[in-house]
Amino acid sequence: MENMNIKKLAKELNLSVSTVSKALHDSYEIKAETKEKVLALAKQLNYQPNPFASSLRRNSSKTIAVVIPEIAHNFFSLVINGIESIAEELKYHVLIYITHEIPEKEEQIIRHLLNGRVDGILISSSGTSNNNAHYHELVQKGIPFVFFDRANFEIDAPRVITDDYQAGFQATEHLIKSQCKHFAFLSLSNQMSAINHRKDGFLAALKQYQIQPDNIHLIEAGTDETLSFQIIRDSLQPLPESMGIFSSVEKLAIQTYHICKEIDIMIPKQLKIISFSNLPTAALLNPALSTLTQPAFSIGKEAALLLFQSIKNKGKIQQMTTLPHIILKSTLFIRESTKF
Amino acid sequence: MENMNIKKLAKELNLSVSTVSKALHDSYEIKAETKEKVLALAKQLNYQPNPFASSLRRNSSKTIAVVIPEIAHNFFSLVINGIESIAEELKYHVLIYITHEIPEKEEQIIRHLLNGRVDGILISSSGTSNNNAHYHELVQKGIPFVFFDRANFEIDAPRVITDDYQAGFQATEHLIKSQCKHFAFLSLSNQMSAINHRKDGFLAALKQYQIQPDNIHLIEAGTDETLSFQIIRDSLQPLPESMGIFSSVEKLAIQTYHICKEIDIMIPKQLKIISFSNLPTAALLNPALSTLTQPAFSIGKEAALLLFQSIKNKGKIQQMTTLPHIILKSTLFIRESTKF
DNA sequence: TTTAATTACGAAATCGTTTTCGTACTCTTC
DNA sequence: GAAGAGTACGAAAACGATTTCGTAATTAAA
Repeated sequence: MENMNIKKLAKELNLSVSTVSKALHDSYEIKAETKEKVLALAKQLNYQPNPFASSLRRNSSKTIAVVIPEIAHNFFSLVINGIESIAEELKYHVLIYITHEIPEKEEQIIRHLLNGRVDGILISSSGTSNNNAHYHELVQKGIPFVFFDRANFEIDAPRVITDDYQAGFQATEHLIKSQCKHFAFLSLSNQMSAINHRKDGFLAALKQYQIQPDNIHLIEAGTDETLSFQIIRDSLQPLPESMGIFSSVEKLAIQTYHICKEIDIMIPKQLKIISFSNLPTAALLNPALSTLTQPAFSIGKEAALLLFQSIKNKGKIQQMTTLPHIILKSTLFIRESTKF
Repeated sequence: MENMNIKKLAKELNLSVSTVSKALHDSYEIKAETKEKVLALAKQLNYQPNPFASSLRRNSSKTIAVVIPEIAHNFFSLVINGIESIAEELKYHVLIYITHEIPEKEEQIIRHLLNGRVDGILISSSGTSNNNAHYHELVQKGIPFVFFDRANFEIDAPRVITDDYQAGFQATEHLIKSQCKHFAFLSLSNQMSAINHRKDGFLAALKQYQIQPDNIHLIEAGTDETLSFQIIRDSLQPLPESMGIFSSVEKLAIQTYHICKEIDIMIPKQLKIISFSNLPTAALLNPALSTLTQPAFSIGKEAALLLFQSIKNKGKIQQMTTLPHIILKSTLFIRESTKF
């Protein structure tokens, strides 16, 4: 009596295994009375079907994977919250994989997931655009996947992103109107879709307002923390006059705050800064940080909904009722850090 | 040729399925030459064993579950980072379940996991101490689990926690020495082990310094955000003289900051506050927040290590080489928010 | 030389479901 | 009352691995 299974349950009921299975799945072949008996005893004996036997037979795992660069990040953990809200409702399980921003790690994870462990994958890519092979293998194997935030535009997969170009433009315009003279764009790398769109918006705004190229600084800080600290610090010494920084990710803005504190740069007097961020403490910082805030929870929700639709259609995007590309709006919060 | 499986692989090799399986598992029964051939073709044809068939037969899933109250929390996401670092190394998969601080939700999740989907569980409990039935069922089914941070001390399971009592005492002593007259303890509920230990430390310090009971305030803010805002706001109006707040969790400290900003309470002049927190921006807040910081990443790591040990021993705690109760130290960071 | 042990493999059972058939039995219908 | 339809179930074949036996062929020991 160690573990209950359908065979023991059937024996107990004097029914065949197949009848019990059908009863548990509410099949029309089984009469109501029998169903009730089966359900009752199943509940009483605490029967739970073995998920692996079931997955093996049905060839579906009721599981999705979420592949993200980092988890200790307000944005990503909020996204996961959104994903979980949908998965929970549909009784799906959520596996988490972290790439630590290493493209090879992402490849390895995705390749592993080709074995059918999951019914679908949500990806915020850490990949460089020159290696798409693993995505193609997903397509070929017919495993549905959806990009969110950091998409790979060369792959024909659904995606949920934000209006990065417009937001970047808007933030930069705000810096310009706050009378900045020099403008810096802080990024992790030049290989990430979302960040590049933000940069494009940044550059477009500067162009429209005829800012001299000499006054435009593109700073690639990278993903290594100590290194990026050094890179940002160096770029602020000496400090260009009326510097306005647009940080493409929250982490770099926080680093910049720490550096300014360390080398006594006054925000917003000497340096203004605005950042993409989901910090719950943005308004409480010294000074309060102006932000572009992405609807992280909604991104997770929408991405999950797209994925589940795609799973239902066995990955055939064509049959999806929703448009497979969703663009959500970020919100600009103007606070002290960009005050003129 | 849709999907590779061991049968096709065997046919291709002119070997039996069992020989191929053994070769892939490096069995001593198979000679080196054959192994090489098998491995080579397996790699070439991109063979990946079906995880469900394997799990079904071996009765092990290579998967663990992490059950947490919230994920959009610096503490919990850092813990997950720690867990993932170990799981990744051991090639285990990590399922995430969020209880949203609802005990019934936790019960439901744990009960579901009795079906064998995972080899072990890491739990930060949202449960109330009066309902342990689901933990007992885990024990009975022989499913290893480890508590972290919020443990249930009535259950004989390994746990990784922090020195909450001492930290609570230390933080309170610091408030006392900062010349506070009134002392408030901010908590979510009175049902969580970690929080209660912090409260015990708080009360012990106040007792030792002979603070009058009238000057001691225990504020249970609860987990509902709008409600807790209201409760905290109410408790600060009117504001007791020289108020010192010890917040047992980060979220409530942030709420307090917002409220102080809203109703013009000056920190630290009118109100001092210290909080358990893993905020990366604690030092950047206005004013910088004094914190007790838990080694969240290490907590995750240690808890995962305990769990994997327990899994190896089939859940028999007795055979564990490490002590099953690990207590890590929090670190006190004194900043402006408690300045005299 | 005979027996025993070792090596290297294969047949088949097994894990616990789901699903496809097949089939008694009852009920219509003409 | 014969044929057809519908009802309610069971036997057995999957799903794709792992593992237990069994056994030829070779080698070693007596």
